[in-house]
Amino acid sequence: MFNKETEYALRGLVYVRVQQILGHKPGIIEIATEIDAPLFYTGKILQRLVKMGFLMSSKGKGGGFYFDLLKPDLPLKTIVEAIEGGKAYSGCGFGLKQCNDDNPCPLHEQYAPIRASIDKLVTLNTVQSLALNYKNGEDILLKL
Amino acid sequence: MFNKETEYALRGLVYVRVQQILGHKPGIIEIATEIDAPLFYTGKILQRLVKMGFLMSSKGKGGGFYFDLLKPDLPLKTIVEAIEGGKAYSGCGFGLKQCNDDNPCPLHEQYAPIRASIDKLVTLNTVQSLALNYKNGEDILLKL
DNA sequence: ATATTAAAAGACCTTTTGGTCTTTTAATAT
DNA sequence: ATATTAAAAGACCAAAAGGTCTTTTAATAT
Ligand code: FES
Ligand code: FES
Repeated sequence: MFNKETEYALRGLVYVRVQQILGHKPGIIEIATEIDAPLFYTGKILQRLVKMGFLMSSKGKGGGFYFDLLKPDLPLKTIVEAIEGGKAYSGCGFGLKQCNDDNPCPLHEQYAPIRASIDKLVTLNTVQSLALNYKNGEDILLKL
Repeated sequence: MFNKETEYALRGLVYVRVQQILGHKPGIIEIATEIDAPLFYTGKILQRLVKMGFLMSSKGKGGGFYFDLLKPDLPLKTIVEAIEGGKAYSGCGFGLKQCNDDNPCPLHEQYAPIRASIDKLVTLNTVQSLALNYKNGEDILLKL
């Protein structure tokens, strides 16, 4: 569904958010370990997220990653689009240059609703909502 | 949804099937042009499909690509799995090592049904059924 | 001040994906 | 036989994705 970078980003962000709820500010080593992602790559990805303004960080002793709680919830779609580009799930399933109701490819009728529900999923779910699900013990987050 | 190679393969196969219905046996130049795909790459992909037994070809004058009409219909899933590997849409949306109803990631509940409908789509649709749709004028196949 | 801690920056590398092109092989028509 | 046609084979190349590692910068504690 998502590429590796997006996966690590999403897992990392949700992990940080859960820890923040618990009053903890994790660093890259902890995050990478807990979400079962490559250490340095995870670090690089988190830095990018900070530079893009989705996440905050502090250096030095006691440093780590955290969220600005004043900002509004962060929909998955925002992250996915920032990482994979705006047309991540907007294209035609058959690869036609444009997807068009009036000029449908052979898959359009069946694929268009699926694509719409993916869009809904990433629009409605936010890092915060997933973190709450997790914290409530409804979901697991990591490797098995 | 699919990677480029799979897209070209699907478009190419459906195109060949449509032409076969019309009593024509197209070659790579025609196919690549009509499905708006890179010429040599398309050739390579079609050759692979022939070697895998999904498609037939003949060399020399009057040669081209066609289907063995005695074979059963070819589900998209078979092609996708042959090209992208078996776990194309079986994995966890969050990237966990295994997707499990009893140990769900934060996206599982919403993503699992979507994944199931993608599976249904590629299982039920075949090259032949899409070709018929196209031939009946219900769909466009190519570029615009 | 300085030692320690931890993120930021960035160079570098590997694998996969996507793509191009030339040469060879096989079929057909003359 | 041979010229022509068209797929098969395979070498080669470029970009993107995925990943590693070292050096630098900034914060904190002593
Ligand atoms: S035209 Fe192909 S999915 Fe809409
Ligand atoms: S556990 Fe993640 S989709 Fe099922």
